[in-house]
Amino acid sequence: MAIIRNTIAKKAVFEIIQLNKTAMSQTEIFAKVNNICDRVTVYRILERLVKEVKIHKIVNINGVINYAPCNSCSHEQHLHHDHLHFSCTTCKKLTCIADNHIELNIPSNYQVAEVFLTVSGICPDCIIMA
Amino acid sequence: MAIIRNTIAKKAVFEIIQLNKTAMSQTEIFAKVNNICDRVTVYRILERLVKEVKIHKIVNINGVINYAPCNSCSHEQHLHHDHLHFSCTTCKKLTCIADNHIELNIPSNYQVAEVFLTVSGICPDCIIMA
DNA sequence: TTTATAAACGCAACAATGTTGCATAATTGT
DNA sequence: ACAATTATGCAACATTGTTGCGTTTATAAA
Repeated sequence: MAIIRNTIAKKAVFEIIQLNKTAMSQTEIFAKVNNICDRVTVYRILERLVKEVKIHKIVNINGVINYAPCNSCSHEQHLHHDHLHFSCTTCKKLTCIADNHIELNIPSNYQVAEVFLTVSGICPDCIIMA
Repeated sequence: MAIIRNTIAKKAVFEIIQLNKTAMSQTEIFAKVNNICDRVTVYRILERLVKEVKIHKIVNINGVINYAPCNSCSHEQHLHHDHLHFSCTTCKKLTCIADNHIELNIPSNYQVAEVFLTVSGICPDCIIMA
């Protein structure tokens, strides 16, 4: 029903997310949009992009919500959970790692929607630093 | 070094977590302690219980941190990730589901610490209601 | 039982993240 | 160019979590 508008701010936010290798929080994204819009607008744009399945929402292990592009993962793939998130405890970066197909063993009276698989640890960049 | 004290508030918080079937947030736990202590104290007690490996911390898909007892899962089991969390999108309850052993396919230059596996969907109770 | 000591607490204040209402601005189909 | 309605800015608020500091309390030792 609703007509989707492609505004300047929305394009900017989407581009920032797409160009970044790791997932980003609203705070990080807002810092990069260079006052092109209000921080509330960033929240609302992110909400819309999620609804349009252009980006997806990932909760980091500290509870902060991050956003990553839906490039490699189609909606179906995402649903069939063959991708995983690595959360670095040192630099706090959240990275997508593909090719992880997992088998679940959930009682049939549960209705599964999405699978979130996050692994914490130290990423290659931070191991080198140590 | 530090001597661990077993205070009234700590006992109450631990009991609340143990008696509850699903994981609970600080807000829910605080609501149940009946003003036996300050909300800050609840946060600090939870912190201590996590450190003592009596309870564990789980981030729900909305970013809220929840706490569950470490009954069935020993620290080692937890590390070897054979248990999973089901996050109901309707009632927001977070339930532990055992017997889920998963194989990971992560590049060797990542150093893995912990595995967090959360599945969203609708829990049996909410399916009945619908 | 009393006392010393460090752990635990309460309170107040702060910080970060996310949400809502409403008036105004901007995009898009016609 | 215009109308319709989507998107935005601003202000205010809500929730969750944290910190500092003076006071209270649990515990071990006297």
